[in-house]
Order: sequence, then structure tokens, then C-alpha cells
Amino acid sequence: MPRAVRERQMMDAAVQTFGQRGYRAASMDEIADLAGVSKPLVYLYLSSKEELFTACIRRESEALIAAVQAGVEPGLPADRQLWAGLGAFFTHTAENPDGWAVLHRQARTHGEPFAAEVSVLREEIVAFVTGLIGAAAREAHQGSELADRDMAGLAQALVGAAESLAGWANETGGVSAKEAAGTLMNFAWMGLGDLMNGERWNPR
Amino acid sequence: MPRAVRERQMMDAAVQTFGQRGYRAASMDEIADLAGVSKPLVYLYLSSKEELFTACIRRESEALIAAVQAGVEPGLPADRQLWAGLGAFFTHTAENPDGWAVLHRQARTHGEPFAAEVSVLREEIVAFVTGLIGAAAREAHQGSELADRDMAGLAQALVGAAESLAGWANETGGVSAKEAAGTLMNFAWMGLGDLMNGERWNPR
Amino acid sequence: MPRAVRERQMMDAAVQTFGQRGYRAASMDEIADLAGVSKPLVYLYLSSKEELFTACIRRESEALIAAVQAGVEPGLPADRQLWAGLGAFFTHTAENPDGWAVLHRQARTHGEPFAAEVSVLREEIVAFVTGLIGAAAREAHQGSELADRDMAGLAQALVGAAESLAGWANETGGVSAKEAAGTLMNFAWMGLGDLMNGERWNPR
Amino acid sequence: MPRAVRERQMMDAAVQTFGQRGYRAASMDEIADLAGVSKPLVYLYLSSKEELFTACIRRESEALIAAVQAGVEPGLPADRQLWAGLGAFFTHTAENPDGWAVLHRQARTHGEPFAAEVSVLREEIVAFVTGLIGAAAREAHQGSELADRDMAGLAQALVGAAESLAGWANETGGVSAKEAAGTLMNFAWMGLGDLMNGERWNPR
DNA sequence: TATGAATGAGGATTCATTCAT
DNA sequence: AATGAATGAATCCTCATTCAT
Repeated sequence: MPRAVRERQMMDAAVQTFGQRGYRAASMDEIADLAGVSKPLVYLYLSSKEELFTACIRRESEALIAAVQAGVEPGLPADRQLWAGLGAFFTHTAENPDGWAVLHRQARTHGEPFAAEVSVLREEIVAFVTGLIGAAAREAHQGSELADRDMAGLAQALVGAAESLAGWANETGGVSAKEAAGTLMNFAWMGLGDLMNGERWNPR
Repeated sequence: MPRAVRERQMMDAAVQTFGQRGYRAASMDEIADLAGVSKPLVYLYLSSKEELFTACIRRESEALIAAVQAGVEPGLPADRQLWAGLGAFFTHTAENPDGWAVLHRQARTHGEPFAAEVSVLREEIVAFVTGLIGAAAREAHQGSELADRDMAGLAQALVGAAESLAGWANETGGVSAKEAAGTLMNFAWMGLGDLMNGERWNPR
Repeated sequence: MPRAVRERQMMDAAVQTFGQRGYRAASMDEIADLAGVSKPLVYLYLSSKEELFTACIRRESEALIAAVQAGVEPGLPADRQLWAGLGAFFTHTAENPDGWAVLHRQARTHGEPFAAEVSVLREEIVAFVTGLIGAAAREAHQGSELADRDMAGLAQALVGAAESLAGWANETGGVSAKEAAGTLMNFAWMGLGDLMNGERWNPR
Repeated sequence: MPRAVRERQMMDAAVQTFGQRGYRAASMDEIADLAGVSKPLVYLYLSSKEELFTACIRRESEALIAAVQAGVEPGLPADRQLWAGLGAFFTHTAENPDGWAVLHRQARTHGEPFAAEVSVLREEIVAFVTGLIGAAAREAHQGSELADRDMAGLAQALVGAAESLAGWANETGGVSAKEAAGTLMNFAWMGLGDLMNGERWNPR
């Protein structure tokens, strides 16, 4: 069987195992078994547990970024872009729960080398969201009132809210990606104050 | 030395070690060393690694809940209560980074028994926030429009945002608990839409 | 059983195993078995295979140096001292073949850290022999004719001859330490030329 | 590429690797890499690690023997032959440090099959030297006084001294083969006693 | 109340070796 | 003549846990 195919099998098995068990608790034996190969082959192709985990983080990062970017149409107004991005995000994480677990939970929990690896992803996403917020502010002709640091904080909060909702939606099966995106979009765009007063955000 | 004191030393050491290394990477040796006792004593008092970790989760949960509850004055309007609760939350997590790491990162990452333990906490907090949102809705005389499930989703998002900001505030040293609470309160209460238009939420 | 005793049992087993199998081929399992303990205890007391091997080298070095020094009486003329030292050397190596194998064969064959460790021993012995040669030269009132580098070379050759003979004597069981010392002393002191002519060196 | 050439490339790589790393620490992977071929080819041509090592020992033995024999002119007096042989020996070992390491250090350190292989070489050399000593004794008309076993012991000592000096000369770069041969010849032929008295052996 | 001594079980990693092509 | 793909079997090392005192 050609190397590329085997390698993908192994990475799939690794993402699943790391996502469910965690970095330390996952054993190379289990990963090899799940991939249907012997342990030495895993080492031959992927060098070490650490590199394997790093490779998983990278692959899942790129997949997530790609999914979000594919979901966004650059020409639209900022709120529409945000809405589309959130939808793509929730869809992708719902479809790849183990990959999402690797990124969101495991990678950040097991020491610097890995945390650094996901930080890149997170910063990329936060930067994307920060950009959207800036664009929205400019569209509203009030941009000057939002300092950069405020926007970064808002982006952090928004991304955190999305991450948390993604986990919640995954665990309590009943919530679809679209519902999650709707809830969050309302919350983020209108705020609790407006929601209390019956106002809603709608995709035009 | 009396048992209660010894036990607290051990739990302190355990929280620190678990918080920094993670459940699997933390070794009973290191915990015993850090506590200044021999390993058999740790086992005598706390039975097993699993029980020790569970005990840590419980203790830190209770401490966090207590801190948040102590920060809230029940008589105030819902937004003021939320504001006070957020402030207490950010203050406590900033002062107990290891405990917060145990709850937020480690406990949810290392398998069912622990995740279940910390879910109790999260649900308690979510319920508290859900209650506040409900109260705010009633104050606005518009409660009927928000279904229970929506409120739960909103609470999830808000708590997630808070957790994310807590991590951010802890890592980028420059943000104080009060600032974090202000950013989040604005975001959550006013929404991005209003913020773009220059509106702000203020503690009256 | 007290730690010191166990530690010596382990070192004994290690010297025997390393001496017979070599550093790489010796397994910690075999050493632990031979010592009658479990592997973890070996690691608890002696840290790692590398440190264990180093400890063996050091212990056997010190034992050999001590044996040679104990065999020499400082007041005697140089040839008598040499004779006594050689006798002690051959006796000790014959009685501790595994220790001698560790020093002479294994340590020098398995990489820098260990080779450096035995070099210390060898240099100490070579220095001792060089000193004796120097003393003999002074006794003969001709010292000025032997450059330091020549003496070092002679000492190297002498020590090498002794080492070689020690191995030979160990392998072909029939040669006693005293015989080996006699053969070497004759060879070294009289030279082949004189031996051919029937002259012999005798301990007076 | 013809088999004979490939085979030599592999043996060269093997000698270098075995000489530097030792039998156990050398990996077939490294040898194959260094030879610029794939591992299965090594196995096809040389069967197994053990046989490869044995082949190395044999090849280097024969090369050393050949070099020494080529350096000696049979018609000369014994001391001149010895001198020439020592010179050839030191020259060859200096030019083939890895081969010499295989013979002198590695082969004797890694268990019976290999030690036996190199013993053949050593015995051949010892026999050669023993023969020279016997010849010298006959030339001096005093042969009857040296028993066979004494001569064997002397030869052992002489060969050991040569081996030791060869190592020393290789490590401390400053000593040439000729110097080493001179030092040893003086030591062996004249003895320390005569050297102390200012007498020297000279190639006439 | 407290510990020095000890281990069973498991995990990461490497290596000599083979097969199908 | 030559190799990409693959593995069984060790080997070093760590860790949670217990026992006798």
C-alpha cells in the first residue's frame, strides 16, 4: 500500500485517539492498532509521538481554517460574513468532533510545544474576527471609537463563545450548526439588552 | 501535624501540579515531594490519584462558586448582578490560575469521571446565568419571547466567552479582572451592533 | 534490606553482566534478575543504564588503584616497586576478571563518556609508572637522557604489555599472577636483547 | 554495478560504522545508508549482521597480516625483522584506524564468535613474533634457556605493548609510526634497565 | 502519625530481518 | 541487480500502588 495512503490512515487514527483519550493517555499501540498497522511503521512514517501529535494539530488546524474561509464570501457586509463564518465553523466542528477536541482541548492542555502550535491557529482566527469587527465599525462610521485592544478583547470573547458553543452543541446532540450559529450571532450582534427587548438579528 | 493541615498541603500541591502538568503527566511522586510528605501518606489520606484529582476538582469548584456568589448582591437588577458576578469570576480565576487550569483545562480533558465532576460546576454556573437572563427578561416584560433552550444557549455562550477571556487575561498580563469584566459586559449586554454605533453599557 | 546492601548487590550484578556481555548487550532486566531485585529498584537507586555503567567503572577503577597502591612499598628502589606493583596488578585483575573486563574492554569501547572515565584511571597508572621510570633513571644517574615524552611512551608500552598479559593470563588459566609479573618484569627491565644472552632480572 | 564493487562499498561502510560505534550500536540502517544502498541489498550480499561483522574482521585481519608480512624481509637478523615488522604494523594501524578499532576493540568485546575470529589473527602474529624471538635466541646461541611458554608470554607482552602504543599514537596525533616503532623497539630489545644506563638499540 | 523499601504493569522507541515486486 | 513496504521482538524507563515497620 502506498505511503501517502498509509500515512493518512495513521493520522486519522491518531486524531481519533488523541481527541478521545488525550495526548498522554493515548498509546502508540492503540493508534497503530486502530490504523491497522504495526507500531514500527508509525514510527517510520511519523517519527515520534510528539511529532505525530504536532502533525495532527497542523492538519486539523488547516482543515478548520480552510472550512471557515470556504464558508465566507469576502464581498458581503461584516455581519453577514461573521454569520457565514460562524456557520461554517459550527458545521466543521460538528463534523469533526475528534479533530476539534484535539485542537480545542488536547493541544492546549499538554505543554508548550503543542499549545504554541494551536496558538497560531487561534490567532489567525482572532485576527480574522478582529478584522471583521473593524470592518463593521467602519461601515457604521464609528470606527474611531473602538480601540485595537478593545477589538482584540471582543474577538477573544466571541471566539471563546463560539468554542464553548461548539463543545455544547457537540455534547448535547440536539443543537444543529445553524441553530448554534444563530444563537451566537444574535448574542454577539444584538447583545442581551436588545434581545431582552425582543429585538433580533436576521440574515437579510 | 494534624490531619486537616496535612491534607490541605497535599491538595495545594496537587492542584498546582495537576494544573501545570495535567492529570496524566503529574506524578504522585512530584505531588508528594511538593507537599513535603512521603508518598504513602498521600495514599493514606487521599486513597488514589483518581480520588485526589476528583477532590481537587471539587475543592476548586466550590471555591469558585463561593467566590462568584460572594460577589453578587441578590437584590440588584440583573445586569448589575451579572456585572458583579463577572468581576468576581475574573478576580478569582486570576488569583487561582492553577485551580482554574484544573477546572477549565485538565478536568474536561481527561475522561468521563472528571468531566462529569466539572460539568456539575458548569451547570451550576450556567443555571445561575440562565436565571439572571430570565430575570432580566422578566424585568423587560418580554420574557415570553425567550425559550428556555435559547437562554441555555446564551448562557453557554456567555460562560464560554468568560472562560476564554479569563485565559486571555491570565496570559497577556496587561488586562485586569475589571477590564475583562467591562469588555465582556459590554459585549454581552450591548452586542457588537450597538457597540459599533458607539453605545456602551455602564454600571449605573 | 538496607539500601547500601542492595546497592552493592546491584553493582556486583552489573559489573558481572557488563563485563561479560558488554554495555549494549547487557540488559537492565538481566542485571536486575541477577541482583535478585526488580528493575524499578535498580532505576530508583542508580538512575539509568548510563549512570550504572559509570558507577561500575568508577568503583572498579578505585578498587584497582587501591590494590596496586596497597601492593607497593614507597621506600624501595624503583625496580622493586615496579615488581610489586605488577604483582598486585596481576593478582587483582585475576581475582576480578569481570571488573577488569569492564575497565579494559567495555568502557573503552562504548563511546566518549565512558572512555573518558577510564582514561582518568589509565592516566593515573601511566603517571605512576612514568614516575617510577623517572626514579629509576635518577637512581642510575642518567635521568637527563630520557625526555618526558619518551618516558610517557615507555609507560604506555609497559602498561599495554601488562594489560595484554593480564588478559592472556586470565584466558589461559595456567599462568599465575606471579609468573605473569615475572615474565613482564624480565621483559621490561632486561629487554629481549639481554634475555637472549641469558641475563635475568631477579627480585633481590 | 557489479557485485564485487558493491560488496566492497558495503564492507567499507561496515568497517567504518562498526569501528566507530561498536557492534551493537551500529545499525544496519546506518551501514546501508553510508554504503549508498538499500538494506535488502546488504542482506542479499552479506546475509546477516553477524556475518557482515565476521567478514569485516576477516578482511581487516588479512589486510593487517599482509601489511606486516610485506614490511618484513625474511633474510635479515631477528632484531631487524622485528623492527621492520613493528614499523609496518604501526603504519598500517595508523592508516586504517577504523579497521584497527574493529580488530582491537570491537571484535574482542562482543562475545565468543567474534573474539574467536580475532584470536586467529592474534595467534598468527604472536606465532610470528615468537618465531622471531626464537630465531634471535638461536642467533645468540642461548636459545635453550628460553622455554616455549616463556617465549609465548614475551610475545604476548610485546604484542600488547604494540597494540597499546598503536592506540596511543593514534589518539595523540603527534607520534609517528616510526617514532612509535623506535620507542617500542628500544623498550623491547634493550629493556628499561639498559635504557636507564644510556644504552640504545639502533637499526644498524 | 509517618516512611523506607519494593514492584507489576505498561509505554515509547529501535532494530534486525523479510517479502513482493 | 535492486528496493519500498512492513513487522516481531526486545530494550530502556516510569508510575501508581503496597507492605512492613
